[in-house]
Amino acid sequence: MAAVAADLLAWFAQTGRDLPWRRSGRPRDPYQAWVAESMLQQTRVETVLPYYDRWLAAFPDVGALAAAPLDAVLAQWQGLGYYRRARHLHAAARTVVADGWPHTVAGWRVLPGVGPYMAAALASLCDGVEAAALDGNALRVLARLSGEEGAVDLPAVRARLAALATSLLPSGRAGEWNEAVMDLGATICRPRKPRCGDCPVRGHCLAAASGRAADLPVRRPRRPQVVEDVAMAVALAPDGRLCLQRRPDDALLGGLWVFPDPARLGLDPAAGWPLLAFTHVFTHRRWRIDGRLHPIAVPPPEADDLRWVRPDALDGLALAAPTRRLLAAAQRAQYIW
DNA sequence: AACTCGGGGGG
DNA sequence: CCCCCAGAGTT
Repeated sequence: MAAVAADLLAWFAQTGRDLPWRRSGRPRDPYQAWVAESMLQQTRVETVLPYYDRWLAAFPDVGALAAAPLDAVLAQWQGLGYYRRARHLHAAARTVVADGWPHTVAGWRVLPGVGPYMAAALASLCDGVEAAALDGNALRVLARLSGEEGAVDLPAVRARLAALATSLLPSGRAGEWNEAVMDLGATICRPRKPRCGDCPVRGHCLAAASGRAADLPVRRPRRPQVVEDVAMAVALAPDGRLCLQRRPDDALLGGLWVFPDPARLGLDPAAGWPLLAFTHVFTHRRWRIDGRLHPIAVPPPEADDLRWVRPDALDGLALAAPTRRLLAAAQRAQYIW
């Protein structure tokens, strides 16, 4: 089985992707690697690229991140989703400033937002620790290699694949191996239409041998989404300011700004002018949003979670995606500008 | 083991 | 419409 690692590393040396968070060389700069891994959770590389560059410009090192206010951190993250990741980065930055960078899997694992995958990836990339990082790519590659028929989201199956990954790990080159597996999963061993003909390890792959690569890995079915009706009031004050409400910290879209529920402002939802009705889809939920424009003669007072903001001052706020969509509709209709 | 937590790209 | 993406935390 050592041949698997040799073939994969040889392929990686030639075709490895040139990604910005790889440019700090090896061993990897811990701050840059940590930011990248945080952004990449459940998020495609192409999506992360612009966020990553802006982030490093705004927070060049861990000290700058630790010193920044949370709202500035969330504003940099807006649109990326899973906003807890930004909170965790912010909180962990202050721990790192106090205690220094981790150098082991267990050390990384203590930081908030660092789970099994990130701890292994960061320890191997930054300190050469011999740990196998299992992300979605690795699970798919390993399931196909070994012909694993069990659902990979089951802990027992993951444990089997983790053991396989550990057994394949080439001594002294764990960081390269982890990245090579992920690149293979992203470019060759893709979820759909795997390019087995171009695969450097097809000679070791049970799924390729039986022509079943496209049928693996098996995943458990997802349960249906909950549908909720959400009313959003684009409340417009006489001076042109808009009313925004901050979502509770521990809630869905926690800490982001949305157009408020009409009831929060004492408005009759039906009284507004229809602006835009659309569906915003989350992983496990779907909001049927009815956005209406409400001209307000006497604006209700501001509160901790309620602000009246000039349209040109919205840039510094972390706006949820549905907020941006309604804002764009209001601008198109020339209600605001 | 099941649920929660975003948003977008691509078949 | 569907799937899945360089997962982690909570219950």
